[in-house]
Amino acid sequence: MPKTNADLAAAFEQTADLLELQQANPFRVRAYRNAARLLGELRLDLVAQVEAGRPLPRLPGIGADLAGKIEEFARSGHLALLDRLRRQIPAGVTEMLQLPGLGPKRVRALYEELHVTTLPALARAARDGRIRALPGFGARTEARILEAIEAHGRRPQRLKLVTAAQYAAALIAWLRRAPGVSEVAAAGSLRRSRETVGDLDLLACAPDGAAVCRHMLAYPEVAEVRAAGDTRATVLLASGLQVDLRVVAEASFGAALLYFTGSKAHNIRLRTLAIERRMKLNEYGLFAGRRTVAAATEQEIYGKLGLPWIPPELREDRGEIEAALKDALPVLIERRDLAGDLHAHTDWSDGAAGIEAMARAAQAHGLSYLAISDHSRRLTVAHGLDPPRLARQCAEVEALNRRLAGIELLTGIEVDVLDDGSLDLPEAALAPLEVVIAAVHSKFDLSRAAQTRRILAALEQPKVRILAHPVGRLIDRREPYDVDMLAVIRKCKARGVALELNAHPERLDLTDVACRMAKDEGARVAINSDAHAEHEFDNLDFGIGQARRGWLETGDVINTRPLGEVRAWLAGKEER
DNA sequence: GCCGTTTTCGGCCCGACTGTTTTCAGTCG
Repeated sequence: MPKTNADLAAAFEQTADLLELQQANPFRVRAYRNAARLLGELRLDLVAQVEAGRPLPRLPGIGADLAGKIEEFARSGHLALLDRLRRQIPAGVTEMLQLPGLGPKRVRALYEELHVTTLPALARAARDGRIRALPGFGARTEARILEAIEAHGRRPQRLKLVTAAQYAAALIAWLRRAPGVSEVAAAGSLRRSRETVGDLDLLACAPDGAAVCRHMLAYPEVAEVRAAGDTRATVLLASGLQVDLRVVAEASFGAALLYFTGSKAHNIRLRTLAIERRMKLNEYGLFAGRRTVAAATEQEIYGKLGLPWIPPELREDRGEIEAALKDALPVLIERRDLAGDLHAHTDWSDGAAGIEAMARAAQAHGLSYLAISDHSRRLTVAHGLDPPRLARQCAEVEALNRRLAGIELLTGIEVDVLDDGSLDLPEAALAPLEVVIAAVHSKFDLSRAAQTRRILAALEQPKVRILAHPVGRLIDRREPYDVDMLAVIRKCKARGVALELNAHPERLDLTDVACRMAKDEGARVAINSDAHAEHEFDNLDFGIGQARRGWLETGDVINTRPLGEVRAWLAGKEER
């Protein structure tokens, strides 16, 4: 099996765990973790680089040693260092690091003193009361370890953004009723619009933090209290979702919001920047000695660090600090920049509403045009359209256009890409349509080479103007299909085809990294709702969040343009 | 293990909470 950046990232992560267990230099451990994170986000396939005999580019946090290890892994599929570490420490030991409350020091003690190497063995040791006998451990810790093992695997993984947002809205409303609270905000990955959210991070502003924390503990959904103090509280909800609340005074709200929004990597960069400027940044403010330089707003703090305010979606240490220092941050797209939507379904196929209802809903969501793009015949479960039904639908769309005011409909189809890359409908049926969206809904398990060949062939079809949900994943339910994304993006660019950023919260496909890759290659993106019901135009908000994480600006997104320009683009009058 | 507008050596983000302790280490975010 060919290795990918993700395999290499996993190997570095594993190396970091094992080094940490050996109490290696913590900064050495961090170097491996940083490298793993970088690889997970990298647009460039380093394995292909090495195979092609090209030198590795200069990458931040990758010095001579790690570059050598990247080459070693790309050539051999192994890391000698990792192989050696694995011989020294049994495989099950790192699994214990996954348990909350157990870090490298305690796991090492359990392994060395009790010779525990698996989770079941750890549970036995806890039940036998052997753990409490170790120095630094007690009966309470022993009980928590047992609980953690039992909860392991039961706890939900990361939640979809939309689900986390729902939990957050209810909890924020509850916290607003706490004594003295003047403000409550969501921070963390929710504020950064990550496609999934692990924990809910909430921030409240009040003079008496302890009272707000107590109010939070009284929230009916709280199942377990992990920690509770005067300024912060951590609880588990009945759903298993962990919530971290932090309470601060108004004067340091900006500093706390900055700190609690993260990402951790972004925060570390900011604090390092503060040190270079002889200041100190923490969650209470930016300080020069004892003097407070800035604290009340994020804008002031960034300003005093010599930076413009950085939108939360960019705060991942993926180059935003460097861009900010050069005053070259992108002007990120906003929801109100979307003029129309180029992908929606009706009850002609698997949608829930009629054409007119969908048109009215789009209009109510501030859109001025909407493409009606139902499924094609091959998707029989969705009542896909054959040529005669498609022709009848087109006639109805055109009739509606004569009657509707304030919203213009475009004729279209989401046509299936068949196994060989040809389309599910003949050219004659597609010819009169304005918006032809090619979509893969089958054969997800083709090899990378075969899948890429298939999609590139579909992109050669002259009527295709949009590639739907380019990697086909369903978050938490279905892996993306294996495809050479860079090759697809370049073909889209060459053919004047837009890559869809499907805004359905279960898809959010393109990924943020792929959005940025498309931008860098000069390819167009279409942020589409793929709405199957009237309320689903709301999902465009999630598409915008994802686009912002991918550094997209108005000019990168085709459906920010007014209808006239979009029609010209659809007709192939530019970029072909 | 990385990095450089104090530096090629000596730094590397910073504070809260818990449990096991009598002053603090470990963990977490």
